[in-house]
Amino acid sequence: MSEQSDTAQKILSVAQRLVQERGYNAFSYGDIAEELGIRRAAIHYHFPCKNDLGRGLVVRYREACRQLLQQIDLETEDPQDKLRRYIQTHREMLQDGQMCLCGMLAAEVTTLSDAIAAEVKAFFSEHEMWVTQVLLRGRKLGVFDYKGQPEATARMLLSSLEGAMLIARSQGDLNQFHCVAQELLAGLGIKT
Amino acid sequence: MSEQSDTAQKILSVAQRLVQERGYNAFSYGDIAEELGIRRAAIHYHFPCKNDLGRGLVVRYREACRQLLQQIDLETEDPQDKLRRYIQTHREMLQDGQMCLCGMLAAEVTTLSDAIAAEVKAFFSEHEMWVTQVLLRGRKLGVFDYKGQPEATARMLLSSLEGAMLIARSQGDLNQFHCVAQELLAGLGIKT
DNA sequence: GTCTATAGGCAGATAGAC
DNA sequence: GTCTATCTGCCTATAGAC
Repeated sequence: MSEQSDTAQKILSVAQRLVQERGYNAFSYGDIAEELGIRRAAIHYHFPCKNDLGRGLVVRYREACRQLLQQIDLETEDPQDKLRRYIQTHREMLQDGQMCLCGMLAAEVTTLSDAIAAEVKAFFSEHEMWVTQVLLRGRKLGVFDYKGQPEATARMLLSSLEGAMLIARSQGDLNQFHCVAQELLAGLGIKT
Repeated sequence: MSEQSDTAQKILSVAQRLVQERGYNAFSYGDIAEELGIRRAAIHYHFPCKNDLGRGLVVRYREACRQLLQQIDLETEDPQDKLRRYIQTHREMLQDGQMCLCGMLAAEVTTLSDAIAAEVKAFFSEHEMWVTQVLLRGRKLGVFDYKGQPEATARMLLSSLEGAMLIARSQGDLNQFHCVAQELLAGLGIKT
């Protein structure tokens, strides 16, 4: 799926980084054009309007995340390791000075087209489901210790990660994210 | 402090709501002017440039939060109640379709002036300190049950609230915030 | 597919009359 | 303090040549 030209992919890559750094309402076709050494009109050929580009961004991001989660599931059976790897991907974004793409878009959601907003919504549902499964299996295996519904804990975990990225970046202190991550794992009864 | 004209206060109020709804990069002097029935130039009289307005926004917000926290401290001694009231203010924002002002600005932090970014940073430090004190006192009184440093738990709590607002709003599901809030309180050993 | 050229709009900001 | 008028610049988007 998503068989797009090389140029289209380059455009998406630059746009994604810009959104994760600055936000959807703070990047322009001009920014992308300058970075790729092409004209703005060339971008309009691949993505007629900004909504198209924005939607393409989230669609590709969701697909990449799906592959990432699948990769994690293939590489380890241990729920603790799965969670650690999931957290690690967030830490790496933050190290690059970036927010999660959908965390950023969620902040700007009232200014986005319905199509983009729907993609963002689906992103969080997907991730909540994956984390919920990890938590369920972890409790069954006895490696996690938490009370209540796993959906609620998963939701709290996702919220905390998004919020921790937001705050840590604004504080210019990557360690604050690490601190929250440790707290989350500790709350699941994992000795770190 | 901050003895500003009535018009300046009205401008700040409208601007604050717009930022909490849409974000700093998605509102304009034109939006405010239209809503107040004045001209854009009148706004420039009170706030010469957008950076001035943005900074005034966070300064006033921080001050309002300080008064809110003080109010909470005056009205109840119980750490559980303090926390519940703190969470309640976030829920009310969300019900109005708004993010926390500084949560929103944190997302856009790379596009803000240094002065505004510094105010946002200070906001989170302040709140972390207050929550830390509440947690400390709660543990001493035996009403909270958590492990590790209270600073870390406070940080996790703030992150989770900001993230939960972000996600719940994008999902159009206020209940998701409630769900995370309950999870947080439960994690502190509070029976809800 | 990419270019030049341009349309049309809106942004932030300033000057000067009232 | 607020207004009209205006400047300058950037934005998204389109038409048409190559």
